[in-house]
Amino acid sequence: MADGPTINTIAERAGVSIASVSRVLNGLPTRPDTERKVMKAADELGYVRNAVARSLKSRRTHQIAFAMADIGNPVYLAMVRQIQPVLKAAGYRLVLHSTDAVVADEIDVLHSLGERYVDGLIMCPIRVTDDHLKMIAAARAPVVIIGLVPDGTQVDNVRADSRAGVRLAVHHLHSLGRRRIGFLNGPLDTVPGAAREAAYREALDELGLPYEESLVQIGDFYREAGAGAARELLARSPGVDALMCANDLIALGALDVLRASGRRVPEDVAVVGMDDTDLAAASWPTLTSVSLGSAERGRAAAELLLARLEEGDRTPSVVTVEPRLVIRESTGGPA
Amino acid sequence: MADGPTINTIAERAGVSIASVSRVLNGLPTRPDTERKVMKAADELGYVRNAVARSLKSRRTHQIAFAMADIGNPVYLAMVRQIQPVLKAAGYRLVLHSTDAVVADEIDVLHSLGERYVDGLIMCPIRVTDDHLKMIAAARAPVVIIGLVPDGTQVDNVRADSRAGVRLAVHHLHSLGRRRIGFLNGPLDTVPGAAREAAYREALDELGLPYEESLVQIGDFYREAGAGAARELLARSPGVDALMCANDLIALGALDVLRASGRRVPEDVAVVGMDDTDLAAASWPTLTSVSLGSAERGRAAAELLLARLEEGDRTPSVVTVEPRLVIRESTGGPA
DNA sequence: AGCCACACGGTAAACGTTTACAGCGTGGCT
DNA sequence: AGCCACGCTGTAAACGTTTACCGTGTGGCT
Repeated sequence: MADGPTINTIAERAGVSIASVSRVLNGLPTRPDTERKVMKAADELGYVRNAVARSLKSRRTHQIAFAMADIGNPVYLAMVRQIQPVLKAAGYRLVLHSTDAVVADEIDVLHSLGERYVDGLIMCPIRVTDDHLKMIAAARAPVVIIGLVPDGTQVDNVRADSRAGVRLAVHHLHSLGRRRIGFLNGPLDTVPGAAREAAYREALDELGLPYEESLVQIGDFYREAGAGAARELLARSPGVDALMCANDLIALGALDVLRASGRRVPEDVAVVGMDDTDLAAASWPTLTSVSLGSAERGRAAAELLLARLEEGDRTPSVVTVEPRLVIRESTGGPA
Repeated sequence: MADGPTINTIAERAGVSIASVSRVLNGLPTRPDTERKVMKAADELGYVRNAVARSLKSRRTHQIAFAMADIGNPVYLAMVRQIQPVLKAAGYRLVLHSTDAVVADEIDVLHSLGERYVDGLIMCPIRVTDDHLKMIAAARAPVVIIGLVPDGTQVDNVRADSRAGVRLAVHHLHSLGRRRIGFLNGPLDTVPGAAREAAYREALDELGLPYEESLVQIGDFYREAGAGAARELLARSPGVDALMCANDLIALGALDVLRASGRRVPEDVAVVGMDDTDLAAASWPTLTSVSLGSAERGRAAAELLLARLEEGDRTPSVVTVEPRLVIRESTGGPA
């Protein structure tokens, strides 16, 4: 692990100046024999360009950061899986930040852009505070936000349409003849929770179905919480014939409870989840789920950022990814 | 996004030299009023230290790379989830590389260590070739390998004990009274496939059970392949009363087929998977699975690398993580 | 043969830090 | 009062590149 060769070592060995070495390595026009001497020396020494020195001079690190709450969350995982190859193809490395949904950590990441260790940032803020907006406006490198930002914010932005997603699911259940469509949601003080609640009401409205409090149960976005919520809802409204769940984990919890209560899925109760994680395909019965296009959002964000790096003065774009309903056994789809 | 302030800007504004600025920022002894002037100027300018310049001088990037085949694989995901916080706590950033199980890409990553954009590397090679070993020996930064390396290789190494894992599972099935224990494996020319095959034979031997070819079926490490293998095995040996599966996906495929064939799990056939991914807890029935300690391996690798960075001349260590059997419904565990 | 144009190569500065070294001023000592 | 020691500060070099600028040598032209 001794000090590696530098451009100087090569210059010395090849009997040329460091400028020539640099030019050869960068493919600038050189006399053939100079090129040969340099390449020979470089090969013999096993030379590799120092990325740090390069970055210092060129002001490009060829690194991009992705910041999300927790890579264990399948939604973020799906994003990373798309972001990575896009960046790699464009010659960028991926630096991963987990913020554990701590706002201060997110602010930290934004602040650290000033260190210039990355050329840009893709961020999924858990919720967007004024601090976020201030830091984003002042950021020393391009930023793409995945998630809702206040209208008019000057930043490249990719968003899902969870409203349309819930609508898709509720209409699907309605088309199956279900009329007592329960709703298992997460906390209303989260961005997705609030949006999904509103969308559920809206969808019922469109279909001419009444909103009944007894059909709605709020828990949290986890499996246990979903099971608990399902139990309560079933106790209160045993006649429910469909369950719209605010994410797949809630839906899995609901499936557990339905099974335990002796109800058949989908014959007695049809179930729809949300996010279309790989758990949806793995459960039994397999779970119909609304895909909010995490993969597409990841890809779009990466492409937006690359475009911005190419051409810094484009006006910020907003990309909205359409939801998609993936029909599986839990609403009568194929096995 | 104009050029940010540098140490020079601060020096000018504070009326001191850049050396003093640097000293203040690094907490070296300074006269109180110098410190005050510098801090004031730095605050007013919103100064942030340039990480690249710092790295160039200090020869430390405070970045560590993690290279694996595919972060979509729950095993690698579990590792990343442990590695990330350990590195973060130690002040390192995580650079992620997906090699898609392409050997050339792995070699590339090893080669790129010469660029010195990271201080070290944690790698999960899909299989270890001579090229790997050569590059590792010559690597310009510390490397930790997760997975089997030839004995005597001079490199920090973390390994699972899949042999012991299979043994654990087979003994568990035996203790439940099962005597016709089938084995659904992946390809034998992969490192895990070969190891698990050997371990299965060994375990049967210990228990005095005969090795029967008709009870073994080789497919691949995916759900569909697992289903296919299970179908063949059931057709050939309908009397099988337990299935040892070489990973969780194979086991899920087997569960599908068992259900379709009208067999009850675990009453008629008990099933054990391997890797203890979150799919095991999500399936129905929930799946007993052998954890090979991916999380622990990730953590151990990160700690090994940090130790090596502290003290470069330790002799390389080998850490072996013990497997653990997680008993769930598919072998009669609690719901 | 003499001149010019041109292509290539070398010198040196720059990117933004850290740090060795030397210089300077203050305070305490004799 | 003079000297020394010490503590802080400034100058400059270094980390490993890229690149602007200038000099040199070659070839072709008249």
